[in-house]
Amino acid sequence: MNSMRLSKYYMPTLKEDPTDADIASHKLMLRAGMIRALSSGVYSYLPLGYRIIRKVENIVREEMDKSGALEILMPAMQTAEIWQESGRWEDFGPLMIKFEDRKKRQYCLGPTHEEVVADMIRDEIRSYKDLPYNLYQIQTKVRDEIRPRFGLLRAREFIMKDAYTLDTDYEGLDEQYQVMYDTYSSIFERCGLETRVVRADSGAMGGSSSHEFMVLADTGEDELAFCSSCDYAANVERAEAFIELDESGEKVKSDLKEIHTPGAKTIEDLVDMLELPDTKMVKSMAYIADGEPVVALIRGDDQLNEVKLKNYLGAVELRPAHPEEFEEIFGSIAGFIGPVNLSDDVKVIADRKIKELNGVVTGANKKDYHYINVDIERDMNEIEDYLPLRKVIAGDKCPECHGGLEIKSGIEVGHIFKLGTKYSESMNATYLDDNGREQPIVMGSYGIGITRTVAAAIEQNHDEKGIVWPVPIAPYKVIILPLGNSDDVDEAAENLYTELNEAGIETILDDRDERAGVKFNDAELIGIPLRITIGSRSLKDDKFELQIRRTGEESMLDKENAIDQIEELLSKIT
RNA sequence: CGGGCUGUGGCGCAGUUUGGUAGCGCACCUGUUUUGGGAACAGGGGGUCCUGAGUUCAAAUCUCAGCAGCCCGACCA
Repeated sequence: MNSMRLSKYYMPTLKEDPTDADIASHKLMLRAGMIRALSSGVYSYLPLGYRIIRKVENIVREEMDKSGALEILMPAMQTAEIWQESGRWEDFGPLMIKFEDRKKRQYCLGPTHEEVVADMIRDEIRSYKDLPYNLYQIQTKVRDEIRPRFGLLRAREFIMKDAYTLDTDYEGLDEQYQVMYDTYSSIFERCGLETRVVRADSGAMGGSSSHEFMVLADTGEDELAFCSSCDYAANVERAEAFIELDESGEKVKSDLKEIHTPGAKTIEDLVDMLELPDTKMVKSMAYIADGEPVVALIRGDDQLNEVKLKNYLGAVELRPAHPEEFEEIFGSIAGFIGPVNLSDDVKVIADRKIKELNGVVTGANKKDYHYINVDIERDMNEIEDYLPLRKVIAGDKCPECHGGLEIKSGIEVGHIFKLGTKYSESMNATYLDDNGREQPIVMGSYGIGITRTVAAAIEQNHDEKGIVWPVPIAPYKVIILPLGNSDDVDEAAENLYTELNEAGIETILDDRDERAGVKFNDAELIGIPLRITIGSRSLKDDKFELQIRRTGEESMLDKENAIDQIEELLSKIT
């Protein structure tokens, strides 16, 4: 039965905010009795929470099925061998929870399933006639996140829908990719969420093209660049601004000069000390990329986009150098590193904008000294390449229409990738084409964070009183609050409850022996779209009181045709 | 992994400075009265004070080590 009595439901609500939580969705899910933590980033889903998760799952399932995808369920426990085969046992390394069985064979808990899919199909798919396919599952994923946080927004264990397309060629992949793009749009729209699609970096998944589906919210961990004039939209990790370079630059006439800059370790310090603008300074950022030292140069007023640096280097791991490494590896010192007379072992890469600069300030690679009048060609170490390495900021020009870019934050709820043949080649998942030649299967992979979507929905739909569920994913559509202690009220509530159930409207009956205030507050906290209050006050006129959670709008319902009125309202509100 | 904060009944906290054997609010149990926005009164149950070692006649409190949680930075649905 799609309904319930609160007196028998397990919904431990909290009056006060838990101290561990500090964003809306985390606090409210704990307070509404939806989730409880077992460990950092590991949660139990209580009846109310799980019901909402299932609402989202079902929408996802329906739309995936409609798209022609086939639901499967793969092992959560995966062997080390398939990961070694694809080469990701090291790449994904620390992100995986690894363990061994009694025979000392190594396993991990699946953080994703490209390897398993490839393994599963490679012995079965032999011919181009067997393709294409789209296989998906809804399953718990485990990732040993560096820093789990924000409740279900970044958990170590979470529910994900992941799909994998298999095609003979890139045209097929493009087609299935587009189908998934459209399917994802419908899914989030059906969930009642406002999402934006952005171009994305494909990160550890590899592959060529990818898009992310983002719920716009201030608490989002991703920064997104949107053009205000055209439809350009990209994750800042991947966004690139249009830059007009002025390369006419004259040579620097003055000699390179070392100056004393005691304690000036940051660009800000230098601006104050030298009274020069930060645009005349070059920031040198020291990194270790898979063990190799790299220095990235960007203009003093810019921020480095580490993802771009990492991608250019093709590095698996990129991290800032530790202070002691500055001396040992770079032949420099933290806070005063610069591309002049730097150790030749260090690779130097610069942002495009560096090219047009001259007569700049850089670190002198010794404590409390900088160089001024630095000429890029004359004085600096060899620069391996000039690339767009700077982070895009609000006000930059759109790369497509040169309009203005704005930056917003968002929560990534879906991500689609064109993987290509990365996994099929490494794992030997091939088919025979119509010439009898062996070809790698062309793959795509498509994820939706189910539990994250639930959290994102709350981030987007709450007020000071609690959650405001969009109707399609609301755990129940109506909550009935009988107030006072009269048999008439109880009977009317019971009758309405039965009628609503018969009409197929998911309804909660708050039959707890609680005071009015408790019932009102819990109803608001758990965010049920329609609240029907039954009390002797209005019942004597054969009326029920109705309130819409989202707007707070109140009205009276006639006892006689209450069901019709409720059905009509539910079809209208969001 | 680096930096910061915090661990005291289920939840939120005080007590730690100055060591003396644990307290408040909520929740919970019993009873009475209440009953339209988180009731009142009376009685009651529940705590390895994160763990371990140390100092001391005596440790929630002091020392050391460890663990866990949260927040700020690199990963991702």
